[in-house]
Formats: sequence, C-alpha cells, structure tokens
Amino acid sequence: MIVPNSRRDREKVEMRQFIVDTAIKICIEEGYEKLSLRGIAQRIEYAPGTIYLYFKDKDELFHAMHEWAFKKLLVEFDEKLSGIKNPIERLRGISETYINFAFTNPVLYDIMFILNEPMCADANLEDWPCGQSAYKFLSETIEQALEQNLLKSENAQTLAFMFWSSTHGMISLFLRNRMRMYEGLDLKKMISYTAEMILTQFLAPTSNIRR
Amino acid sequence: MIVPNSRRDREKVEMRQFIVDTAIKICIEEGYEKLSLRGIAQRIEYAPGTIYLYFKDKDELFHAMHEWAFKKLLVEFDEKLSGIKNPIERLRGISETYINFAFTNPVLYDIMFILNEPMCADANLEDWPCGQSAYKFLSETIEQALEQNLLKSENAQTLAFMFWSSTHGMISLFLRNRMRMYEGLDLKKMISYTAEMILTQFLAPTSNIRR
DNA sequence: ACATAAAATGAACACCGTTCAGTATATTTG
DNA sequence: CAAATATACTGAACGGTGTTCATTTTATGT
Repeated sequence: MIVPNSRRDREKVEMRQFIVDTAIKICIEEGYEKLSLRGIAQRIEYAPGTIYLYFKDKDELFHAMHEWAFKKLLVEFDEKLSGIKNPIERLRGISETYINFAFTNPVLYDIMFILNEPMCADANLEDWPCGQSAYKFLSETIEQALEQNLLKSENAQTLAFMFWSSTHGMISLFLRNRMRMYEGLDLKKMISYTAEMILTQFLAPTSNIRR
Repeated sequence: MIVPNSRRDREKVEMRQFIVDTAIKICIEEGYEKLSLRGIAQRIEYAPGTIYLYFKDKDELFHAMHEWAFKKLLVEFDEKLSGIKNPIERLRGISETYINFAFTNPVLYDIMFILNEPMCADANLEDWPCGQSAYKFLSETIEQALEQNLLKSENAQTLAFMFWSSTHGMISLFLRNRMRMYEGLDLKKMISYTAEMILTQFLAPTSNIRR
C-alpha cells in the first residue's frame, strides 16, 4: 500500500476508499450480483472509465473490498476478545463473534469467504494481511489452549482448521439457502449450538489435567 | 416432471437433457463463470432463443443441472454404501464418498452447494427430490447409529447437520482457494483426516454400550 | 394437398466490463 | 501572469451477456 505524502496521494487514497465504500453500500442494498462498475460510477457521479484510474479491473476492486471486510472483522476480534485471558473462553468468543459477524454482514462474509472473484487470480498470501491476522488470532488461541492442556491433544493447525471450517460450513449453507430442511427452526441458534457442541467434544477431560 | 407419452413429449425431454448435458460439459471445460446461454446454443447448433422453449430462463436451467448433479451423488451413495450394515461404517463411507465426489466433480459440487443461482428463487423443497434423498440417507444412518448407541446421544438432526456442514465447510474453503495458509500440505488428506477426527470425537465410548 | 400447430430463428433491447483518443482541469515553469 | 506540462476525467465504442418476440420454417393431422 502506498503511504500518502502529498495532497495528491492523499486524494488518490481517499477516492479509492470512496469507491470501495460505495461498492459495499450497493452490495448491501441490492446484493453483490447487482454490483456493476457502471452502477458505482453513476452513484458517485463519475464516468465509468474513471474507476479504472483507481483500480486495474473489477477483480482489484473486489480485492480492496475483501481486505476492508477483513479489517472490520479483525477490529471486532480485537475489541471484544483481546482482553480474554482463558484460551477456551477466547475460543468461544471467536466463535460467537464470527457467527454474529456473518449474520450481521452477510454480504461482507460472502466476499470474504465464498466468492470466487477476489481470490481466483494469482493473489499471494502477502496481499491478505488482515485475513492472515484473523487466522493467526484463532490459531494462537488454540496453541495456548493446547499448552495449558485445555483441548484434546492434536495438531494446532488441524484444530484451527476444524473449528474454522465447521463454523464456516454452517454459515455458508445458511447464506446459500441450503438449510431448508430445517425450516421452522431458529437457524442462528442452531448454528451457535452446534458450534458449542463441537467445541465441547474437543475439550480435554478435566481428569487429564496434571499437576 | 412431465412423463413422456408420445414421441413429441419424449423428444422434448431429450432436448432438455441435451441442453443440460452440454451446459455441464461447458462448465467442466471452461468453468461455470464462462457458461452462457449463447455459448450453449452455439455448441448445440441452435439459435439463442431456442433454449427458452425448454427453460424459462437461466435459473431454471441451473435448477435442472442442480438436480442432475444430486442424482449423480445419490447414485454413488446407493452403489457404494447401501450394502454397508454398520451405521458408523456407512457414515464413514458417506464422508469418503462425499469428499471424493467434491474433488472429482468440483463444478458439480459448486452448483449443488455453493452457487446462489439455482436456489435464490422461490424454490421449494419439493423441487429437490434427489437432494432430499441424499440428506435422508445421512440422517437415517445417524438415527440408526443412535438407536444402536454408537454415537454420543444427541439430536439426530443436529448431528446430521454437524457432520454435513463441517465437511462442506472444509470442501468449500478448499474450492474457493481459502486454504493457502496450509500451503505444501496435501489438502484432500487434511480434509479426510479432519472429518475422521470429528467423527471419532462423537463416537460413543464403548463402555457406555449396555447389554 | 391443405390447414393447422409446433419448433426454431435471429434481430433487437438493455445491460455488462473494458479500452482509449480526446478534453478539461490543475500544477509547474519561464 | 502566461505558457507548457502533467494529471484527471470523459464518453463513445467494442464485444460480450440474458431475454423477448415477430417472423419463418418444419411437422402434423385431416
């Protein structure tokens, strides 16, 4: 990312962010299928071609939206969870915050984890700092839990993947309307309950805690 | 579905299937983002408008592809698993078959479980017989396992949801290229291993089996 | 052979992402 | 301040998309 050191650079960054904000606003209001560069241009009262002065193509814009969304999640993790010392309680908090984030910002969740668009390219891990940080937040919590023998002994990466992907699976089935066989149930409660059920199964039996 | 009772009706059904087959072929060869009604029309040497004589719109075509894919999965379940009597072994088989299906037919998996397209409409559960059957196959297996005290006692629907969505979560993160932090690992093995790990945690302790 | 019904066409419409020669605006220089 | 330069922006144009529909072709039944 370019650090602004003149009014020109600053304006460039502001305009980029303005486009990203508008794009997300349109996604939220009309669904991301309806998002078009022409629509953004019309909304911000510029010509369609102008957007290409700030983004190489639509994919690069999606990348920016993607990173912006991860930053938002990361802020929530930080604000709500960094104070929790017990690794298991922090793990519970991650689960709850993650599920709430998805239900509160379904469009952002889609861009972050479901859409092909911002990831199909030759994107590197380095272009994804907030995503990495969010994952690190989870995996370090699990490492601490393992160190304190609070979880059944397993590879930390495997456990992180398991907690993350199982929650993601439930959320993405919900967001994609694939849970119609559970009609009538409170699906968010069902997801929270199931996430807690999985966590419980992986808690170390207290009798195993030594010393 | 209309049962063909004359040559005309039969031809109508065949043409519909021909279009579906061609659409899936194009998806497999070039990716489903590249699928266009005009492309299908060109491939089968008809005019673009002709497709609309067989499908109301693109969404209805996706529905047909969706159902076709579920039939394929259901056939695999039936062929490979209906002979297995032990519910836990059948559950293992479902997991293995499901993961193999996703890795062998990523495009079909996408249409079945990830894409918005065929589900966003006012689609009813009744329009999804094979999908329902596939879910039933899983949930009945779990009910049997519970009856025989082979799984930790829980609501069968919750367990079915848990096994399904956790596996789906891993597969969909893989298909959407969201597992780059595990670079270098054999991701399919990682997914299979994690699925087995989850199952193991939910097995009833043998000491709990009475009689 | 003819009237009728069904099937197929392809031009037209309103969108889309993207490009680029040209124009307007702002900044720097003489 | 004026001229020259650099930057920002425009909007028409290109090839693509899903979809509609008046028209034409083909097949059927009498």
